[in-house]
Amino acid sequence: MLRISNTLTRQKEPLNLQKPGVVSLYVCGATVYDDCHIGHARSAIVFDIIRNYLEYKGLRVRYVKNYTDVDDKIIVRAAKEDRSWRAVADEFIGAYDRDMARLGVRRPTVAPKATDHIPEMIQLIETLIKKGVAYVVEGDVYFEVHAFPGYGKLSHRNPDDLMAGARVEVDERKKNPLDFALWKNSKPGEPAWESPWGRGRPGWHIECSAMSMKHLGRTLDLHGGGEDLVFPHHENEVAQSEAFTGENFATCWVHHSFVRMDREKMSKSLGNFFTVDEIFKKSSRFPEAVISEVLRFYLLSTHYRSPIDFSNEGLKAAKAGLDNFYVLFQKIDEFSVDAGDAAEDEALKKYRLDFEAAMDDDFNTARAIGVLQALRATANQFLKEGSDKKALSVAKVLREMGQVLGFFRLASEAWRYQAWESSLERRAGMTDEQTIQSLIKKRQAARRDKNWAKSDEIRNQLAEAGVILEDRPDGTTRVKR
RNA sequence: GGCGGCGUACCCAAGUGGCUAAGGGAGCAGUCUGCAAAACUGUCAUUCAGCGGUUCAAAUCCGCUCGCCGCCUCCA
Repeated sequence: MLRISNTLTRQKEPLNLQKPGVVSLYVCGATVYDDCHIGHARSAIVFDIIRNYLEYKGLRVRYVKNYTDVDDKIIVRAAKEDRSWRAVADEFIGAYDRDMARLGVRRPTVAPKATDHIPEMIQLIETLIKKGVAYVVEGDVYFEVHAFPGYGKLSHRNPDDLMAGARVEVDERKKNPLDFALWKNSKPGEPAWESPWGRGRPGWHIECSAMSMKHLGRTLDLHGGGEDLVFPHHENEVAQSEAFTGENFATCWVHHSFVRMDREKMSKSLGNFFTVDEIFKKSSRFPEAVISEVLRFYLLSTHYRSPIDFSNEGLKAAKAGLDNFYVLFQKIDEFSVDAGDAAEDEALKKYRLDFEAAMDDDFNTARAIGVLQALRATANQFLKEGSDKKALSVAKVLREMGQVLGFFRLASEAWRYQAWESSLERRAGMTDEQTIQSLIKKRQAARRDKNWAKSDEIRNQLAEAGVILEDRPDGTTRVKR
């Protein structure tokens, strides 16, 4: 049975659905003011496989992930570049969609924009004021933390302890330093909408409550995001949503850990980040689909709740690990045995159960990858014995389970075996296919004449140009680059 | 100061009370090869940061110590 770590209870719990067979999943999306980095990629990939696995289990998933397209950072960037905040937001929504597509992340069921939900937010805020948990000050509206008794239950904090902290901003107009903005009075030039409290714009937290409730209802089965969102963002969502509905906002909260660089959290403010676009550019010798799978394999080889250190070494290891699978697929494709009967034998069933047990245990992708490796070894064993049919049926299951994690989407011949590190080097010339082919022909002739010196010379020459040759038992030469 | 997490081989990483501590990368050896490459096979932690304790039994539970990280401010 599937069990998921719930931040709210700090325990692994079975999925508890509002409606049997249907999962509502809300994930806080990106603020669109810049290109997304590897950390955003991890988030997207984690929830992508969670969704895939829930579907693999036969559940229907309604997955909503928003764009925060009104925010201080967008306004700041727009001002700096002397263009409209809308133009900035639209540009980076486009960039985000492009990167997600390259990463092989499926589109959410609904991808709402905050700015399309202003009326819903205003309605929410009006009700909160009526209920006495929010108050108006000079065109701003604040949520009164002490008016909601459950405040702190998600992040397991005591509001009074937080008050003792020195880093809470002081704003004399607030009743309490922890009170947070639901609505902000807009300054000239800032995005602004008419409201009962004057022209203004929404605070950050209210948008997620408005969008999730509109698209998924008053109680979510799963709500996710990065662990840095637990406080204050998600805590505030709980407060305002539950104060509004009087019902539980989300049954289960799923938070993933960070990507780090040199043992520190990768973040915009520290400047220690790689954007997704950069990774694709740096590795551009590979087809995008290859880069995408390597990155995904790397990120999923660590459990989602543990931090992961981003490194070129890690990517290299991921590429090598994935190569092994594609080699198997290629061999299987070359043997071209017919599919045969689809019945899974006992051994295969056991692997499937192992895979499901791993994924059922709080989406343990690292363990699941281990099961895939075991399947690969089994298929190779069958090939060695000459049981091509058996190998094929194992590979079929392997592909199916791998695809839950988003692996093995390429045709085997489309995979590139070239070492990952070489992708970061610049190589001169010899991209001319004709030159390469004629050199290969010359070398084959030399080999027939047993002129090994000449053969090796050509091989070295091609190697320097990034063309790796493999002589195969049947006399042909395979080219890898 | 408050809350939480982590420390498993050369590197990455599963495992949270009981079969020989998964798996991958790197290394090494064998098979194969003209030599290579690739692949396959084998090998690689009597031990889980350290010290104490609980238990018939601990990497796993408890205590202390050391080291690292995150949140408490926008952040995936």
